Amino acid sequence: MSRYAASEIEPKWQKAWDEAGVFAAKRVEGKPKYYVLEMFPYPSGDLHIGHVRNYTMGDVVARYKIATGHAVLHPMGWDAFGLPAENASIERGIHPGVWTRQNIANMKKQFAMLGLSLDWSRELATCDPEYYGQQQAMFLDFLEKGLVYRKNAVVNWDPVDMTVLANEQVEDGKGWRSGAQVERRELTQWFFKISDYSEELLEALDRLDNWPDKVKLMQRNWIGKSRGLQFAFSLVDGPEGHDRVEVYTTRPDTLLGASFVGISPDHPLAKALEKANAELAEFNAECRKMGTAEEELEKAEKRGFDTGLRVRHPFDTAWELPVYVANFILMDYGTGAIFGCPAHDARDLEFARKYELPVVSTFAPAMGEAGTFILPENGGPAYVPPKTETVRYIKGFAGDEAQTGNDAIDAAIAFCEANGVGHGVTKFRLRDWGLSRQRYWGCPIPVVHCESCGVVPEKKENLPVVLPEDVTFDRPGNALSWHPTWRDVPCPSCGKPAQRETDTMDTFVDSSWYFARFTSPRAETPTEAAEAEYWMNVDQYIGGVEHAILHLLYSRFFARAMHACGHLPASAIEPFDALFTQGMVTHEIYMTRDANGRAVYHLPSAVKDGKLADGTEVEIIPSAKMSKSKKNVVDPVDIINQYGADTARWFVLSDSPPERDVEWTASGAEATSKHLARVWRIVTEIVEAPEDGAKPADKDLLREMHKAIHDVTMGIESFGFNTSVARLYAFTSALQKSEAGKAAKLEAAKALVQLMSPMTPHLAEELWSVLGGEGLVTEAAWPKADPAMLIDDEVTLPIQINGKRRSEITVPRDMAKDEIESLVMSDAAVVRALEGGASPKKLIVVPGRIVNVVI
RNA sequence: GGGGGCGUGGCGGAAUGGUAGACGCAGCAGACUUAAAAUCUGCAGGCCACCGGUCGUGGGGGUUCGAGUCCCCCCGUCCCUACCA
Repeated sequence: MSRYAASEIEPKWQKAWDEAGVFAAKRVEGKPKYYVLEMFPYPSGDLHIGHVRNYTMGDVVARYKIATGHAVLHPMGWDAFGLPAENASIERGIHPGVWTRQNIANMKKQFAMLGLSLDWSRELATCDPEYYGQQQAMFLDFLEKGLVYRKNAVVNWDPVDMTVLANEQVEDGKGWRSGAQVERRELTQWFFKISDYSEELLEALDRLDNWPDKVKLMQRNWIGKSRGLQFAFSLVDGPEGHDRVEVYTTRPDTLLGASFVGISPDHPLAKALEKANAELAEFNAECRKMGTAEEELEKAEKRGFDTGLRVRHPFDTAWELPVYVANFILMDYGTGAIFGCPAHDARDLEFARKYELPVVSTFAPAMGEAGTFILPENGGPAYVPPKTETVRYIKGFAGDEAQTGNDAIDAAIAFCEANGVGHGVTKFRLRDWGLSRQRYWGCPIPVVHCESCGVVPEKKENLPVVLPEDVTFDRPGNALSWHPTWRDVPCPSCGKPAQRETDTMDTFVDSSWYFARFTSPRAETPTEAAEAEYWMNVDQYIGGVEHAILHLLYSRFFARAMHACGHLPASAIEPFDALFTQGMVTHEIYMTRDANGRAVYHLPSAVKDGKLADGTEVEIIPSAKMSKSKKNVVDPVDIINQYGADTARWFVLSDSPPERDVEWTASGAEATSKHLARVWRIVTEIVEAPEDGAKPADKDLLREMHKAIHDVTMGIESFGFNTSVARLYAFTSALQKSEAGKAAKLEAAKALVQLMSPMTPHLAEELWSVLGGEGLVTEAAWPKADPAMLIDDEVTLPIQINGKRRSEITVPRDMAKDEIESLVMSDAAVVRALEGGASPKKLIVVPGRIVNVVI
């Protein structure tokens, strides 16, 4: 008998699949299609164990769907543009394209080791002109449809690196790389008009039944629909050109509790006033400086600057309110101006107390709890009940005295509209999507700037606008801008010398339609109607929850925009039918402290039994995200070399539910490997056993087999891979211990191998051939459970007395209820409990499940 | 501040309102072996007057014949998000 040698069988079967072309997606009329997609990786150079988990899950689904008779599309590509490639250039003098393609080649080798059922003939990289040229074509289509436009926007500008920074690249108001003080600069940038779809993107979430609620909720919050009143305060003696301040509020019912008006430091009125007020100018400048920092904002002091200006209250022109510039008001939400109602907003209350402004309650708790309630004006906290709670209005002006916040808001909007004070509006938090990036390594925006014609779209026949190869990164900023000739082109409209746009697209654009491109990756148009019609939508999309908002929202927008331009059918505007967000793979961190109390991390190989080689106790931090600096990274290549891909695959599926994190442990990997070797041994022993006849134990084994088929199948279909794995362990034990004859054992072994094949395909393929299975197990039809074999002839019913388990009886499965009842009544434990003949209050018999005697 | 997830043996976890702890890890005992490894066979929530009983799914209430599961309150923990008017 041979031994299980993963390193021999894995390459062998990978080659066999390849030669048979079993994973090439083929349109077959009359066959149901299934499109499985895992989020494509950024080609950082190495696969990490998280990728292994992600892609193995997709692979299980894909292989299962192949076995159940589907035409499966399971493609892979590379999210290949982005900043790390440019950073590598700066650090190592290597061209971003060269670096990226090297990484792709390396990762592709690692992918191959995993034995995934991928159709590599459809491989694409977003940095290929073949791909991004089609993206440019779509950009032009979007432009024509008014889905892309240019406007000025404030950006974080790093004056040393001469680049725009994303919010997360600004730390403490300084550029993350250069450390330079970040400036807020206004640039003309391109935007996708995603806000046109705010309502639709929100409303359509309700129909995404197979998306996690968590993700839908995150998107809802991100889109942020709110209903409120927009109206103007008129200014008393405002500066030239300013006679009113427009505000937006979601609580118009508190209008009579207003005590001040606050405007953003970036508000046009603030800007007008600072010209004549040096002190205000300084205040504003200070506010702008702290712009983007994160959590400090929370603790940052709420500061205001009294402009001295006053506005009139819309319902009482004699009532004047002061106007403050306040550091907590954002220019890009609502109108950049608010009215403060300190009684019903914690932040406004803090502000009012600081600047000694009046606090006026407009409502108080309805009844009952009034006893302990302290009005904010008497020193209590701001009273902010849920809008669904009924409260008593003290200074209401519309509707009943006692009503819910929501009703009062409705009434207030109606009242204000009737009295000519503003109008009800719906606002969204969702902003248009700025796509301009001042970087080299991205998809060039295909427009030309002409002195006489302005901004002119490039002609489609001139696409792709290809990135120049001869660039250097020896000076900061966008390498495209420094290129000696690339910018110079004739104007597509008038033919006079003009200049290309040097901005490239946000890499989120690249990943917003790759799923559609996979349906016809080599087409000379972005998609091909027949292919897109057949393969879309993605039936199952799998990826990390970190993409819950931006990537998935942008993709949903893109699918709609592509449909508007004829690149996708109407049925594909929600491109992902089902979404699964998988958890991380974690690993313990081993830490000690140096003389100064600083943390020192140790590689797992340096730790034995919680101690270092020198005997020092190590602090163990469990379930930590893998990170190179914490030295707790597990390299899949090491694992595959040591145990084989099937072990790595089986491990990442076992134990934890797929949506939760799983902790990688050396002992777990060891155990997995042993288990696979055990399966190997059991199966080969069965094959080598001498022929014998049917045996009494055959039926039990086959019954176990059918139950395993049923349970494992259910597990795969419901993304309960961990329970499928557990079930396979149990079935393996049953097979090992079975006293059945050889024929029954062979049948059971074949089923075992088939059920394992989505998870450990190489081992399954090898054992399938050992068992004399026909063709490839990968292409064999998935076994079907016989419903008749799932039911046992006898069932054991637990007997509860007053809800506690006291005894049990074993009865034929279909025994009549009254027969069971009489059996139960004569059960020793029941007789004892009834103490000589009393009859129970109640006797509950749930057929096939349980009996409960209530005394 | 807002939102969400999670909380079950030493550990990872399982359980359509119906025998809590499947399966795996670690552990213990035994078999095989000169020995070890590997393998195989068992045992295994706590406590007790141990053929039985009792307590047990973060804590406290409730609904139910029956609650890990449903409802209310509280505690802990992790993640996301945030001056959103």
